[in-house]
Amino acid sequence: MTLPTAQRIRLALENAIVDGRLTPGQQIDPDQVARDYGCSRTPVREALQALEASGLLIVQPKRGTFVAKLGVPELMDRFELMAELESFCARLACRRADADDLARIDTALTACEGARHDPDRYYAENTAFHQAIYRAAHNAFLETETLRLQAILQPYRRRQLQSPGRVANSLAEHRQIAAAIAASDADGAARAMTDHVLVQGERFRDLVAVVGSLSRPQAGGVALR
Amino acid sequence: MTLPTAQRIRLALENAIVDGRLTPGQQIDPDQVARDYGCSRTPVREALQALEASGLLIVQPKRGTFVAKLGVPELMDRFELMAELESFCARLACRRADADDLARIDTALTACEGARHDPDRYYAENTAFHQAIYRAAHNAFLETETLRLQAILQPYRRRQLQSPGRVANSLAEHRQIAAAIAASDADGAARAMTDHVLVQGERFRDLVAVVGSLSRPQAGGVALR
DNA sequence: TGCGTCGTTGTTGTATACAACAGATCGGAA
DNA sequence: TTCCGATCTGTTGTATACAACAACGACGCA
Repeated sequence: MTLPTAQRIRLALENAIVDGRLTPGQQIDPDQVARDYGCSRTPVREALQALEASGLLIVQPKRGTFVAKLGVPELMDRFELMAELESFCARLACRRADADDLARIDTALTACEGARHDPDRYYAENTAFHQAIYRAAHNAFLETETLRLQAILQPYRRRQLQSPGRVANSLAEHRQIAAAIAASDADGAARAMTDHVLVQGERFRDLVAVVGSLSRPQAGGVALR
Repeated sequence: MTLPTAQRIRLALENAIVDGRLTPGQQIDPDQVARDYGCSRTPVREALQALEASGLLIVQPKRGTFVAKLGVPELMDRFELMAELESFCARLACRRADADDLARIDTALTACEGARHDPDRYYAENTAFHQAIYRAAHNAFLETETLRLQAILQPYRRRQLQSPGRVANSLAEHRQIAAAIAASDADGAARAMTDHVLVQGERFRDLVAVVGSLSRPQAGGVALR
């Protein structure tokens, strides 16, 4: 219990969202959370505000707090930026990755291969592979920001890996990216990573084009235009 | 007021930091802020936490809350990402800017020209010029994130414009960027913007290289990063 | 039947009080 | 003089209570 309650709640909720136990659009009852953790509303409130700031929750004043449910335009914006950030990570990794970084990337790639027949495990190993590249960029701030955006997009990526054949394609792309980084081919790594991420965005758009028309998304990022 | 106290405080402090009325390293006394705004500690606490989440403040547990004072590695990381984000904005603007966007950019450029002899005014107009480009990228999420990072870096940019000749150079770079966007020259705009931002990062490093040796010598990470 | 209005109810925002913790300071002993 | 420890003080974390507000539903009126 060395960690403040508010942060424990924050991490727990964040994990629940990323792991899919809380799904986009789901309402969160602060009082219930407070009961669950045996605390008052105050630390819960702090946790919810922090999660809202990082984009995982949205608070609709006087209506309730919900797991962020992004509409198509909001998701396209985020995938577009994610592709750029990850691509930048890959590019920097080509310049800066040391032996340890390369080893971590290779280990993660192998773990992906081993998990290719188990979607849930592949999902986790895929996440780790990308994070190994963020780290290899040797820019702590970039790493943090990219991790945050990754967390926001995780609930939406999860579905995609269930498309038949997607895992195999993803694996092939991973190999290509890892090879480019190992060869210090900055342009190649950046391009491969951009494609890898944007494919997910495209796939997602296809998905929602079919299913999406049912439920109305809540505005996520808030654009003042 | 129609705005919650907590948000009023947050905005006020954010402006104070960006405008330079609160300087990096300065301590913030929550009780004093509460007195200033005639409220209790609760909304102040919320405001401070939000500002910490956005990177403008840092809270050292049991020691106090301070305006973020970034060291050289932290600043290099942020400038590096800023260059990438702004460059990406410029690139997207080439693809997506409509007549209104171009007009706003042009207006902002003209305002910069008019303010060239007044550093404070130029500082403000320079900010507006960049923001016009973020907006022209037509990616609301990217715009928000870039604005946030811009706010974090503002206190450090301010000093640079005081270097003799920097304003003139900055203006020339602005013209080049605006021209590239108007001509839909994506690569040219991206490159010009990257250089424009990185020059500021370099300039900053020169600055601290002179002054910084007293406070804390910086060893690694500065090389070619 | 449609619309406007009013009350109810849930949610949020704020105030206040208290407890726990860590840093800092001071004093004493080696 | 230096090191160690205890106390003291300031800061943070949490609990609780209350007030204000807006959304929602029900009711009445046209």
